[in-house]
Amino acid sequence: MASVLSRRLGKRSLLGARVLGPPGAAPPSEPQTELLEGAAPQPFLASKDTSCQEQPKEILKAPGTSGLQQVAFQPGQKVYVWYGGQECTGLVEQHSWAEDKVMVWLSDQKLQVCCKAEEVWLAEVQGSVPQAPPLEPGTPVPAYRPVSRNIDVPKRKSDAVEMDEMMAAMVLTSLSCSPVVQSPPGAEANFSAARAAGDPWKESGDVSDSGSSTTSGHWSAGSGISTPSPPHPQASPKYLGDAFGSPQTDNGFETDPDAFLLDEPAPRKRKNSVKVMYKCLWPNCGKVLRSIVGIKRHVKALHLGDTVDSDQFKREEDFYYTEVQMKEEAAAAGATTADPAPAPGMTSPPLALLPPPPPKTQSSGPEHPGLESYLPSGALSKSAPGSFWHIQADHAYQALPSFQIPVSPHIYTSISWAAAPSTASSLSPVRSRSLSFSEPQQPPPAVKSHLIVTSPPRAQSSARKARGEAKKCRKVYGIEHRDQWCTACRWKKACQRFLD
DNA sequence: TTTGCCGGGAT
DNA sequence: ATCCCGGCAAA
Repeated sequence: MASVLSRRLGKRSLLGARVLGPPGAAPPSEPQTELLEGAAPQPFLASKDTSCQEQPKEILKAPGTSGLQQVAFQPGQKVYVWYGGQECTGLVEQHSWAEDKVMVWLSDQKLQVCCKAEEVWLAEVQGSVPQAPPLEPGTPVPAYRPVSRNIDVPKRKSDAVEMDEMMAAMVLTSLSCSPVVQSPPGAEANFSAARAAGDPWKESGDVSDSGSSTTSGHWSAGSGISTPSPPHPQASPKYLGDAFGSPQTDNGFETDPDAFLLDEPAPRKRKNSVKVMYKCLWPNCGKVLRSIVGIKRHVKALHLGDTVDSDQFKREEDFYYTEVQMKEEAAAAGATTADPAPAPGMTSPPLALLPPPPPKTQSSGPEHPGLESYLPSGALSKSAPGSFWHIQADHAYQALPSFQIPVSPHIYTSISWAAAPSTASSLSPVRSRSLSFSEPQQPPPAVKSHLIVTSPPRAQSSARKARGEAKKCRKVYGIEHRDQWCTACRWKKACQRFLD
């Protein structure tokens, strides 16, 4: 995962910009028009011909106007070459202007290659280079740089720096995105590594709403009853990228881009009734298409422009769309509608599908005919027949589970309803009451059996009082305001203010 | 990991 | 009696 992540970040390299750039400072969010301007800077760059080497080149590279990116390589110059699917360092042996080819000696591979000039870039940033590495804090992002594909990223930096960026990227990503990152099977190790790096989210499997560290922190830190705020949606890779340095990832985390792509469809669990759509994440676009190909084409054509060459930006379009799952009907409509939702825009598809937990028992049926009928007696209803919603009603004070889990492109979330405190059916008297209240609507047998199984054995509670479900002073006031706790709570005894 | 709170120690 | 906290178990 780490590799995937890094790759993505590196590729897009928006992350830094998000961090560094002033919120309003357009580049990443600039609309398409900018795209066209992407070519504009060229004169500026071209004029630097020999002196400005790699930086400008990077910029120019994107537009695919390879003709303009003439750079003079001198023998002995240390350069990077895109070779064999990865960057290699080498020394310039010869630069053939006629063919625009460069002979490079790859010290690593111990071989000499001849490649096109645009596939070669200088290793060191020259002092004369007009543009400092964009990642320098405080360095304003050149205004003309409209989109990520034009990010002029310092091709290479010291490894240390890169690692820092990596870490920053990972942290930011983890902080800003969704619970689940799609990871190819077998990437678990990497994934957990990412988690170790401060990753607050949980895996899809056990998203049991048991607040992540961030969430709980929020709870306790806040003024009591605050709802965990979802990560800022805009922190999605699209925006993140700009800040983060190299479009090309480091050697250390080299991954096969294809693998990423190919794995994509595999692990997704989708209801067959659900249609997978692909939504363009380009600012102010939101176009939704049915096919991945289509969306890619869309992004590429409309937003990225047609980059002829450059592996660099190959597949960058991947990061400008996200997979969205829609009900068939909705899909039909959605296919043409741009979803304006700003924050929810990033809402996790699977979640979006779930019907909001009916706040009132009675209304549930009629109010969401479509949805209800849509969610058959699937895992959800089987696993937590009635307890599911009754709990909602029961604990009105509890914030409804937030279903807006922002995701970034290619990051998916799945939440199992069963994970919700369905087990809460470990009823206290109160709970029983509420249950009976709601029971008429429920398939009695299911509910009953469920309850019966869990509740009676409370005999064990003699040993230890069943854990109360009510909010406790700690939760309500937070640790900061411990002085407001009831004495019992303060003494770590059973709370007496919020009895169960 | 966090939270609730029992058991038990200190004052 | 009051206060505190180690540590267990549930979540």
